[in-house]
Amino acid sequence: MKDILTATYGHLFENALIEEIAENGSYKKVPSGTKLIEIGSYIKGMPLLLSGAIKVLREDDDGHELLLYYLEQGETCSMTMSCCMGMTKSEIRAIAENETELIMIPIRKMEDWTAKYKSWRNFVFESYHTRLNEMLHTLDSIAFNNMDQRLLEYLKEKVRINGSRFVENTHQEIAYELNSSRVVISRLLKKIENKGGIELHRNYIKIINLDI
Amino acid sequence: MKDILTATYGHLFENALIEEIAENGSYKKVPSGTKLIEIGSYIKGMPLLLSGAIKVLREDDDGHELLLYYLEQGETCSMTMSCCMGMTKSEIRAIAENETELIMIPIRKMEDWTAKYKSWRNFVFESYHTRLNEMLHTLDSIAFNNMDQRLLEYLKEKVRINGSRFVENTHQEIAYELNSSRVVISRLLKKIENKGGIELHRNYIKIINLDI
DNA sequence: ACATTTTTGTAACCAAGGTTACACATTTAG
DNA sequence: CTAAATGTGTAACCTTGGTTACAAAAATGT
Repeated sequence: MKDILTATYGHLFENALIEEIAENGSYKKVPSGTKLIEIGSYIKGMPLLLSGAIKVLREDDDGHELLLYYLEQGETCSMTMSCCMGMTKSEIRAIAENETELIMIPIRKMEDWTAKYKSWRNFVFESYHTRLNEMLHTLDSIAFNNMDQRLLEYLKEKVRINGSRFVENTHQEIAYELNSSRVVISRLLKKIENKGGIELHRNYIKIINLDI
Repeated sequence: MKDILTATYGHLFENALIEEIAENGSYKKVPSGTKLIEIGSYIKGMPLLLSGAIKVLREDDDGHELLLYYLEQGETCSMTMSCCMGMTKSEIRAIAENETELIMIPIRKMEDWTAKYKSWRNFVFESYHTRLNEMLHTLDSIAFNNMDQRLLEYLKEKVRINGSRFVENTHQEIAYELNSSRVVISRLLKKIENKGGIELHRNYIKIINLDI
């Protein structure tokens, strides 16, 4: 486990910390679609991502969903961290976007390390920083863009995250994540197809060129 | 300065830290409307709020504004902190909502204290936590509520923050902060007035009862 | 092979909220 | 005191995106 940790976090953490993580963390490999955190649940540990990606979603009382952002290799979930410290319930849902490897760290170790390792403090601050900025970006997108722009952004992000020009989602799934309705998404996708940006198929979309 | 600091932060910070803050921080009292941080500017220091309130705003490239949240007594600006660490430009604008007293802390001290004082670390984490949750709340509001609900929330928050049943804003100002248009806000305000929730006047709104 | 479920396409309609335009009242400046 | 600027009220209209309804294609189960 030390080797795989060093590969992703070697340039961030000093050796002693890597050792401690390897001792205390538990390695997990989960398939795409695994629900890692549910809204309202208490958090047991904090994930360090080794490979893959995790999507973080928000849901309101009426079950309306909204995709917040993705976590990728070398990142951690600040929301989780934040919940751990306050011992509060999770405000978000986390689902593996594709096959994901991660190391779960028990919360009790975190305070230790924050006092002990400067590199750990920097990592924690850094991830709060990135997360706040991601949230700002999501907020911008909802507040200032209309649905076709949001849809384009969504598709671009999917391509980037999954490293594939084939977005394997139904229109309904996309509608959920953008908090819209299937009919609207189908309509807008068709418009993008007509402009030559994508090719629509059952259960997947082939991306041609989204800069249109 | 130590006394006023102890009044607000005494229950959070140990004495030694209070002393250090008193030594290194500079006290400021700013009138309502003072611009404390501008988008794109670099941050010189981190504010600790003693009294009053600061509103934090986001703006897109076309000048559309959006109110994110308020900072109150005993709080600090995580965005600022976050920017300081990364030495990046500010993503937000901060304006004093009313007369505000604060202590400005030079950034260079922060890393010291993070290593040295557990109470400081807790404070910093705690404020990241609150800020992330505020952001989530703002996002919920935009994504899941429509304008009349957002307007009601806005008015309630104003009453709470300013401790007055008189909201001293023009419809145009409200429209800016909600990223809407004056006509729409006037329309919705009139609807609330007709239901007996408020009384409309030039330059101010008298709040009667917003739970309607 | 046939029935059922899932997914997509499309039309018709609706509601929220943004836009333009203009009237009128109040305040401020000269 | 008069002219200009500012703030509000309201109507008419438009755009975006949400809703309902239905058809048809593709996949799946039995």
